[in-house]
Amino acid sequence: MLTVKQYKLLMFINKVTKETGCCPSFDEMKDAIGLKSKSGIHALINALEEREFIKKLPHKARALEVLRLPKFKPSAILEEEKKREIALQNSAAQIPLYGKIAAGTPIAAIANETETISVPFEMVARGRYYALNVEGNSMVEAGILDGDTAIIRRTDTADNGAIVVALIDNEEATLKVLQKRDNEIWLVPCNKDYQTRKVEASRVKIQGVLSSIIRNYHHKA
Amino acid sequence: MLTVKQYKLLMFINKVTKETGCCPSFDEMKDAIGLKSKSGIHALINALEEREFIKKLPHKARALEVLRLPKFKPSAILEEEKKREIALQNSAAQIPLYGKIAAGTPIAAIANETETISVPFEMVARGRYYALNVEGNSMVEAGILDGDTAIIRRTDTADNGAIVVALIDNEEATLKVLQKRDNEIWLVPCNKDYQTRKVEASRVKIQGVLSSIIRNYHHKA
DNA sequence: GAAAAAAAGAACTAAAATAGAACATTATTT
DNA sequence: AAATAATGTTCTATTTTAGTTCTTTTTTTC
Repeated sequence: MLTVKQYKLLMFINKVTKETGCCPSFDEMKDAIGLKSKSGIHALINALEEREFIKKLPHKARALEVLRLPKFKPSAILEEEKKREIALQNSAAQIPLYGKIAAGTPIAAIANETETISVPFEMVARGRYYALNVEGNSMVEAGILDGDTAIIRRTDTADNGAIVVALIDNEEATLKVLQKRDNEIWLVPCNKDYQTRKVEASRVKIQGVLSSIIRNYHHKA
Repeated sequence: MLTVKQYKLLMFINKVTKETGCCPSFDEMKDAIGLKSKSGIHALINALEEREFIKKLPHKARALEVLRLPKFKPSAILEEEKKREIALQNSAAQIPLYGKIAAGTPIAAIANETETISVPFEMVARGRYYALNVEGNSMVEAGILDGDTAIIRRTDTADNGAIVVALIDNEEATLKVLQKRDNEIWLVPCNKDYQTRKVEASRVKIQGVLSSIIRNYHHKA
């Protein structure tokens, strides 16, 4: 296939010969594609001949023949593709829903993807996300209710005070406020009826931080 | 069978050459399929040539020829396309964001549309919706916090117990639990520090019922 | 956690584009 | 036939663009 200059020259030659019935001279060509010397044209012509787009009679003036042109796709297809791109920008991101999380219910170590849910793209700007359905009331005082959907950004580090998905002993996952204390990690609920869980740091893996909460109210309207 | 990257690159080369008549450079290719270095393109081109999907004119720049296209797409591409289809179908809805609502702040009677936000389609199945940013703490015990975004389904009727946007005297709008009592309407906050507002029924217009809550946590991660 | 694959990065080599001038060939004019 | 004009060819040199190769880093995968 051709370089941009080769393509431009080929199209120019084709246009002139079609319109006037005779081939442009090297000087006309160099003016047409904006060169200051004909030697460049010579090189381009050679390249086009090598690729069998034109044939030339050597040492004859204005004796070029266009053999073929590169094939084109109808531009309508382009338009279609552009529309789809735009539609995609407005579309929701799909993120996996890994099931439920509660105070003490194991989730399967963030593995077997089941459903997906769609969320607005703004919510999941960068990073990898997953969703969990919140079960139980251990975080009600942070405004996280039973049945809410938590959008979690996957990470294994978090700052103190962040609400995290913590996996204890590779067994039970829980959504709590993180407090790092020396060699312990405190998992603080937001409900005075629940107790802070204090665990040796090595037993805890952070599986993500809470990024968003989505709650749906169901009316019989 | 081709790998995902090989397939994407082949399709890109094919698309560009068909559309422009010119062959893309390695740099353009690396941008197109999302690599940061052209050395990867080199490997892919070699793989494609080895499999006889493209031909390379030796010692030439921008001189690739697509010989054929694969009959089958890599399964990962198929899955991606499927997801795109789903994403397109589930594409996010745009709903207007009318500003803030709080205990006692008038909103301009649901009129002048300013911004829009996108929400997953599932949330706005049928009906007309708009969004409000919640300000204040009058509903914290219902898990609705200052700064949350409330998705409201527009309606002028609601059942007892629903959380509604109520407009009092055409002046102040507020988000509260609805309780109809004979000739009075009670607007019940969910915060023991706030008092129930009891208003003559004729002075209250319902402007919608709470459909969803969206909350974003902002981390500096 | 080790091995393998993919990707990134940098240094290097090659090709394309450009320019200018000299030169060769063919056609045209005298 | 000689002179002249028009056109195409070759050469050198320089800059820009493109392609290759190698090492290191990151990501996957088992």
